[in-house]
Amino acid sequence: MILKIDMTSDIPIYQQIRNQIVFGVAKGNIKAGDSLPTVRQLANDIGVNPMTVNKAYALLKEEGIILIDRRHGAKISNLGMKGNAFDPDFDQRAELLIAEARMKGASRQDVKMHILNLIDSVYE
Amino acid sequence: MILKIDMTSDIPIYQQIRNQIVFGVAKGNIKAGDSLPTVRQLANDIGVNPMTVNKAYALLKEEGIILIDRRHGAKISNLGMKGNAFDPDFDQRAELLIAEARMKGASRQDVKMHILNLIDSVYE
DNA sequence: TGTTTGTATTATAATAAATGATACAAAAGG
DNA sequence: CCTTTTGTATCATTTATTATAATACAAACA
Repeated sequence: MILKIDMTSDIPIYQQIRNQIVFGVAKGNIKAGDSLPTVRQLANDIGVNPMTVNKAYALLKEEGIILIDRRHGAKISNLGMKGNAFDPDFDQRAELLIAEARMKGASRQDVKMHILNLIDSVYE
Repeated sequence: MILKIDMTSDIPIYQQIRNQIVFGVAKGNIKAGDSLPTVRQLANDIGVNPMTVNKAYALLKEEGIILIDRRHGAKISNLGMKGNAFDPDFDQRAELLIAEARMKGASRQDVKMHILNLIDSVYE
């Protein structure tokens, strides 16, 4: 499994791991029933401590995206992710993105077109 | 100026201040030429240390949203925010939002409608 | 000069992130 | 049963970030 981890990013490593797995599953690149690499393996691949990967996996487990057993490691659940899609957190993050785009000069139409394309690319 | 700061949030206080000012300007609630409260004043209003507010203002200054002079404090610039609206950061954040919504069961159409409404509400 | 503003500086404390090392428990397979 | 492999727990340490307090300085006016 290829995860791109930016060691210089503001985003903590464990969050990056989590985010990329969420994205990979949503996009269909990783499917329900697929196994994820073991904690030790992924840690080795990325070059981080196993506990860092473990933190990502624990998050994913808590969110419902993965199921874990001790012998076989983590695999993708077919139940999706817990929670409401459109909660206040979603709205706040989306609104901030939109606001920043507007402040950087994007028109309403630009933002709409751009985001609709992103939605289509995630759902394709 | 009323800013809502959630002291329990994961998001650092200075980021919340910054975010709300960006949003307020993008939404038109705060206009180019408007003055922001002084660092000391806003810190007092919110109940945080002035250096925390100063960090937010320094960010906003760096981003181009505010202009600062030592006598009169911060005011909103009319130049908007530096940077490209649709940079890789925008796309990554948007894609993650979309991916999470999908994982929580939202259909493509649901996501489109919801976000288009948010865009309209920001731009109104 | 006095006042007000942002900014700089120093130091401290708390929290978060990341790590290393080790050990334990669970679950299978031989 | 023993061995292996897996996640998990635990402890300790280090580093980075956030937030603070206090103080002082510089800038820009009235």
